[in-house]
Amino acid sequence: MPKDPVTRNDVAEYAGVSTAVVSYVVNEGPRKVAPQTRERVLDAIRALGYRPNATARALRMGTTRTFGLITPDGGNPLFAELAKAIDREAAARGYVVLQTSADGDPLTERAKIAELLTRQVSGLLLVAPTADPSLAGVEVPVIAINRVLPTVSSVRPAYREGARLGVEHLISHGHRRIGLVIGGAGHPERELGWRDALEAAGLAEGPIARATFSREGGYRAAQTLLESQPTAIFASSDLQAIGVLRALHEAGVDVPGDVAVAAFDGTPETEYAWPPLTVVRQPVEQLAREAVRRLIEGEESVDALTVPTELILRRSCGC
Amino acid sequence: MPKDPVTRNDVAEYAGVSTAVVSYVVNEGPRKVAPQTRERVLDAIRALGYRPNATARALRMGTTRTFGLITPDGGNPLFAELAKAIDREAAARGYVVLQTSADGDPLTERAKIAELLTRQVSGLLLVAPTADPSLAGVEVPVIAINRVLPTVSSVRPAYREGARLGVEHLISHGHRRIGLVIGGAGHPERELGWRDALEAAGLAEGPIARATFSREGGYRAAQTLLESQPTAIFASSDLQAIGVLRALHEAGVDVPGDVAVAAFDGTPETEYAWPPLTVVRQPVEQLAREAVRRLIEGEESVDALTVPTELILRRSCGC
DNA sequence: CCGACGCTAGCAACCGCTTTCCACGGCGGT
DNA sequence: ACCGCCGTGGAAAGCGGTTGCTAGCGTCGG
Repeated sequence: MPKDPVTRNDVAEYAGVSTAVVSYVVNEGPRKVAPQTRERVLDAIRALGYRPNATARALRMGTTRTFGLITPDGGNPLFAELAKAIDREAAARGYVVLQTSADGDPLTERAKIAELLTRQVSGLLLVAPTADPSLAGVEVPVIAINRVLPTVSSVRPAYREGARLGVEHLISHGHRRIGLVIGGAGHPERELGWRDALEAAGLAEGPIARATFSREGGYRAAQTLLESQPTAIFASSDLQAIGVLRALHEAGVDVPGDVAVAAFDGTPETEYAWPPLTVVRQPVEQLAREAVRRLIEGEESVDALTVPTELILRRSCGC
Repeated sequence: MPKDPVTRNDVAEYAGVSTAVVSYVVNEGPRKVAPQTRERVLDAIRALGYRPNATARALRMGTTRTFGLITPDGGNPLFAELAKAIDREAAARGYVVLQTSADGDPLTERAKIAELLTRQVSGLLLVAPTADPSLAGVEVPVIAINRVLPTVSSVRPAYREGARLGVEHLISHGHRRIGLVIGGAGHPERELGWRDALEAAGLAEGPIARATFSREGGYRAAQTLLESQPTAIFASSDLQAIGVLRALHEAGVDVPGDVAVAAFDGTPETEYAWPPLTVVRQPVEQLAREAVRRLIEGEESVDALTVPTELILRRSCGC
């Protein structure tokens, strides 16, 4: 009984056939193998505990059936959810995903991309990548998620329309002074949606606070926002909304009584916030599915897919 | 300018040397290369945009420098945090990690393990694996995280002592009737810690509610727990604690005024819960570091490492 | 002046698998 | 009886690297 890795040679020898036949059997390919031979080979495989070596196969075939996934932060619930959905989608198609975080740093991102390319990934999924992730000389398909880049195809939620929907809902509750917590530069769409809604309702522009996409950022942003006494706040991400909620609690402001809150993203965390958050939900599964599909099927031209969002009404808006 | 993948052959030809020399240069190995030749090769590499093929190297070397990581649920913030820490730790040592979820299903877990082995991972990290993940015939090092298994080494937080610490703190606030929200079978340690603390203080055993490790589970558990009117609740996971908080809010119970709450895990989410949760923090970075170190350095015997936890005092306990 | 040694660089085998091409035996058709 | 074809299995050429061994050659000591 061979101790170290059992190779196809061992199987061939054990079954008394050539290595080619083992391949034919394993791959169930177009090649025909006599049923009797086939059984002998299968027996040998079972007896020896043979596991085909995907590395060798990849070298020969020229494809690893592996995707690289880079997020700014694997700890962010939204990205974790996205990664999970992508993993499920990829697994269903026989792919596996190398997932890693870039910590929001362009240099790290670049290094990670290089590492993944070295590993011969069959495709690259970039979640909210830096503006210019230097994709020159990349010969595998790349798809950007939640951000559109000039040179590669992308898939993202309907940020602008979604934000507009959320803010419109706040307006429908009678709010006329609606603050916005938004991320740094490079993500203008949600802000535009907010403006769209305000303009359409003929309202004056509300106060804006810029912050990082984090609970901490939302917390601080809300504190400054409070100075201009909005009656409602729209946060451009869950994390920020959670921070907003905390700031409001600490200030003794009642939600939604004194100030209503709604947010973009809609990760599970928001359902259990207090009060439960009204959110514009990112279509995570769909984003994942479309991204993976595009990677596998290969786009010819670069295009940007926008997936509709869903407004989920909970308590924080006053519903 | 070659369009398709630039191989070492192209570089060799371009630089006018043999392929072996290219290897010597790339690997900065013990083999000596004349500085001048070396420069020529480096120039060629730059000019051609050559990227060594890790697949081929892995085949030749017999190691992929890749780890497989299986969690029950990539969407769980604790596991996401762990995965991130593991990724960072692995990346620092030149490894890359294939991360996937088993959805808490033993069959899926088994299938994922097989897939990863086929991919020739250099080691396997199993987070909170099923009781018997059928590891027969696995020739790579395996390490279990957050659960001890009979046949493999493991790394986990001091569940029992940590839980005891948390409950003792609750007791120090004067609570005498302390409920417990615990997961299903197979995770007895936190329950034991809770008992330890109660016994040491000479208190009667408090009410227990079993639930899945989820917000939903904690929510329901708290509802039943409330019937026996505890003055404090210890939740064995963050997620459950979040659910507990919601149940308490809905029941109009003041936290920590009427009922104090503390939990095990301590993911960032708890800091922004309302009120902020007192938690026993899992030493996530350390767990990750130790797990990766063991995988790389290779254990000779199976052993179980316990890493101490940290009590983080916030508002939910009454501090 | 010659031989030996040390420094470089090249040859070629091999990692495990896929796939093309070929060999061979038996069968049916003419 | 012969030819060709079909059904099956085997030999071998790579995929892109690494590395032990060898060869060329300049230099230095005797």
